[in-house]
Amino acid sequence: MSMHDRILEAAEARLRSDGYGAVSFRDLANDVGVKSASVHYHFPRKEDLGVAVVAAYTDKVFAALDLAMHATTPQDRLAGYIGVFRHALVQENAICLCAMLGAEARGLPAPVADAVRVFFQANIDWLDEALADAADKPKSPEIIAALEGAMLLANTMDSIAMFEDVASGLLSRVE
Amino acid sequence: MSMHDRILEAAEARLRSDGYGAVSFRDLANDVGVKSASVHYHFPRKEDLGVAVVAAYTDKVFAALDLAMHATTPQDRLAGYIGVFRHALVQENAICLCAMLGAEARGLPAPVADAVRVFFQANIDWLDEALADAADKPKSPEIIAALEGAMLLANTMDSIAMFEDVASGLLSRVE
DNA sequence: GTTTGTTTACCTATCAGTAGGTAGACATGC
DNA sequence: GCATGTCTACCTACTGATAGGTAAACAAAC
Repeated sequence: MSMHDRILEAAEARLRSDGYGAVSFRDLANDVGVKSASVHYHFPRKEDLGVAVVAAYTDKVFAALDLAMHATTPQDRLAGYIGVFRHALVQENAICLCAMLGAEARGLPAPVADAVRVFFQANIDWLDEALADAADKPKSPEIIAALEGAMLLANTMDSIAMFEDVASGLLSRVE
Repeated sequence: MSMHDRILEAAEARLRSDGYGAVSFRDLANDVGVKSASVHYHFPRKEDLGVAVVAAYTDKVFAALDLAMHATTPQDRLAGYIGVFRHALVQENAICLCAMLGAEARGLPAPVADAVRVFFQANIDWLDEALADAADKPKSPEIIAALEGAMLLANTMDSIAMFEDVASGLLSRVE
């Protein structure tokens, strides 16, 4: 993998666990084995790095969601959607990047905050389409809020069960 | 108000908008009109301040919830619970302190993270009691996750409507 | 195929600014 | 006189960012 991509990967991990303000160029440089000036070579300013990480994260999530959109029933598509978040929480052992950055939204450089809003709006659009032909269903922001909150709560309380409570509650409300 | 309490109040506001890592003794000192050394006099280390803010916030929230517990129906009690969060979001124009700190949980000093967990567990216990005699209802972690996520989403997207979508979705599921 | 110029990807060194934190002087009030 | 609260002055560590240099890769010209 290129140094550029290795930095992106290390930055995503640190952003998701520590938040924007707590990530430093030096820590990232240590993570990938270069000096901090070299990180600046690839991402001149911190906000350049922030925007790039959110964009790459958005691409990664929607690549997974594109597969989930092919399921035949609305409930299966919602199950696929939930699965993407569950994977982020359980396999990657961290909350959603945009939950972390959303919390910090007011203190983020504008281009980074904008990228986070793009992520959430794309999620709303995806859910609107995926559940278009479901009879009775929660609104898309309800679903996103429930899952982002569930990740946050499960992470804080160290309890995957709390995430699963939310997941099954959502699934029971569709179709 | 005492300087001690003025610092607590300023710290709560800054913690809720910027997060633990982004709050500095200098900023707080400026907020209340003293020097940073004087803030250290009242709260020797940053984690002392963090714990004190979370404890004061927890007291404040549960003082409001104690009133809501007196409502006669489970649905009214849930409406009261939601009202406390709505007030925090709309009147105080910030997300819940413990949503912010929960996101950062992994990077917090242990005593601060513990105080956040105490807050959430107390919320679970309150809801369990308030909705004990409701026939069909979401689990307590579902309700908390939905509301914390709703604050986060509404804050990021600058849309109170998204919070209200979640609030009415929750209310429709009780009794 | 060797010289020449350019680019890529790093480095060391340093900057001004800010972080949390401390020591000790000074004022106020009991 | 002593406790309380605030101050000035300072420390070390770290922040994002920049300047300037270098080794290797690559391309073009001859």
